[in-house]
Amino acid sequence: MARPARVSPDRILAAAAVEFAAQGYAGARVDRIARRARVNKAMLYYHFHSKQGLYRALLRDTFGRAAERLQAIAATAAPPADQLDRVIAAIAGFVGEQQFVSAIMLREIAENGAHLDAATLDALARLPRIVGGVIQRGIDEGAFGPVHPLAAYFSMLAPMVVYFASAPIRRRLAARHLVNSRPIDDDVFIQHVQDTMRRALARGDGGPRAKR
Amino acid sequence: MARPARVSPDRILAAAAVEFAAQGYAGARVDRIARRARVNKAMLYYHFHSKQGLYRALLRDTFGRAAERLQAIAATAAPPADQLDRVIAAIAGFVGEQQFVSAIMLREIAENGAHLDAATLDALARLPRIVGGVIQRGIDEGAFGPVHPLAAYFSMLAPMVVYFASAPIRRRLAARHLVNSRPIDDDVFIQHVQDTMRRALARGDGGPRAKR
DNA sequence: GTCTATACTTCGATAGAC
DNA sequence: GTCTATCGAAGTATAGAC
Repeated sequence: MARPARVSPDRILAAAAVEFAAQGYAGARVDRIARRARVNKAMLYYHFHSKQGLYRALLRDTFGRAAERLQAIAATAAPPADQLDRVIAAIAGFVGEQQFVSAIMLREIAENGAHLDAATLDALARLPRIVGGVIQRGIDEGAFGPVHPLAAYFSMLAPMVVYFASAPIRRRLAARHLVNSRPIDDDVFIQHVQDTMRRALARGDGGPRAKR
Repeated sequence: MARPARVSPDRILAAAAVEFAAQGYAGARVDRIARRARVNKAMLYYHFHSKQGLYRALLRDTFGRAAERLQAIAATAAPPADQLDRVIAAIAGFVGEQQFVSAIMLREIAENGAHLDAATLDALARLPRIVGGVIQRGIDEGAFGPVHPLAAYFSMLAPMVVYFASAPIRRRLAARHLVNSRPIDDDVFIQHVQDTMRRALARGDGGPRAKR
C-alpha cells in the first residue's frame, strides 16, 4: 500500500483536498497548497502542470475510489435491501472519514462541473449508475416498490453529503445557540437514512397520499 | 410590492444572485455583476460598499424571504403531516423557481458560512428551527414517530436542494449518455420527497431493521 | 447619483540555476 | 527533482469630475 516513490505528489494531493474543500476552486491558493504540503510551488507545477490539472487529478482519484467501493458492494449476491444498507454505510464511511469529499461534491454540483474534464465527469457519473442499478434490480425482483431510481439515489446521497458537509456550520450555530434541537450523533443519522430508505423503497402505499 | 425607488440596487442584487450562484463568492467578479446589472461598477460600490457587503445583503434577503414563507405555513392550524407536505412544496417552489438559491446554499454549507455575519447566519438558522418545530409538534401530538427533527429536516431539504442545483450537470451527463436511467420530472420528484417523508415520519417500525 | 481612470494587491505560472 | 526570483494578468476598490 505504501508508495514511497510518490511522497510529494501524494502530499500535494492531500493538501489540495483540504484547500479546495475549504476554499473552492476559485478561492483555493496554490501557494497555500504548496506550503501545507511542505513542497516548493514550482514542484507542484512540475508534478501537476496547473491548478486545474491538480484539481482534476484530485477529483478523478477521489470519485474513482468511491465508485470502486460501491461497485464491490453492488457485485455481491446479497438481497437488494441489504445491499442498499451497505451502500449507505459505505457512502457515509467514505464521506465521513474524509471530510473534504462532501464539501467538494457540493461545490462541484453548484458550479455544474465547470472545472471537470470528460474523464473526471465519467468517474463522477459512475456513482448514480451503480446505486441506480442496485435499486432497479430490487424493483425488478419485486423487493422494492416502483420508485424512480435516480430520485431514490438523491434521497439517500444528498442528506448524508449535506449532513457531513454541514458539521462545521452546525457546530457554529450550536455555539451561538441559534438552533434549539439537541445535537445529532453520526451513527444515529446514518441509521435514520437507512430506515428512511427502507420505508421509502418498501412496497405498498405507505399511508395517506400526500397533498399539494 | 413595487419598489420603484430602488431599481438599480434591485438590479444589482438580481445580477449578483446569478453571478454568485454560478461562480461562488471567490469566483464571482464584481465587474461581471455590474455589467449584467447594466450599472457602473462605482455605482455598485456606492450602494453596497464592498463585494462582501453585496453578498451578505443578497443572502439576508434570500433566506429571510424563505423563512417568512415557512413561518406562514408553520403558523397554521393544519395537521403536522399536511403542514410538512406544504413545507416541502414551499421549499421546492422557492428553490425551483429561483435556481440560484440552491447553488448558493450548497456553496455556503461547503465553506462553513465563512462570508456570513451574525445577522445572515441567524436568517439561515431560522429554516431548521421552523421545520424542526413542525416535526417536533407532530411527534408531541402522536402523529409522527420518534425521529430526530434535525435528521428529518436534512432528509427533506437536502434532496431537493441537491436535485435542483444539479439540474445543469444532470443535463450535461444525459447529453453525454453517462447516465442510463430515464430523466425525472420535477413534480414527480417533489411527490417522491413528500411520500418518502410521510413514510419516514409514520409511526410503527416500518419493516425489517436495517443492518450495518 | 453617475461616470472615467487608475492605484494597489494578489495570484497563477515560469525562467533558469543547481 | 528542487529552489529563488519574478513576470504579467486579473481583480477589488477608490479618487475625483460632473
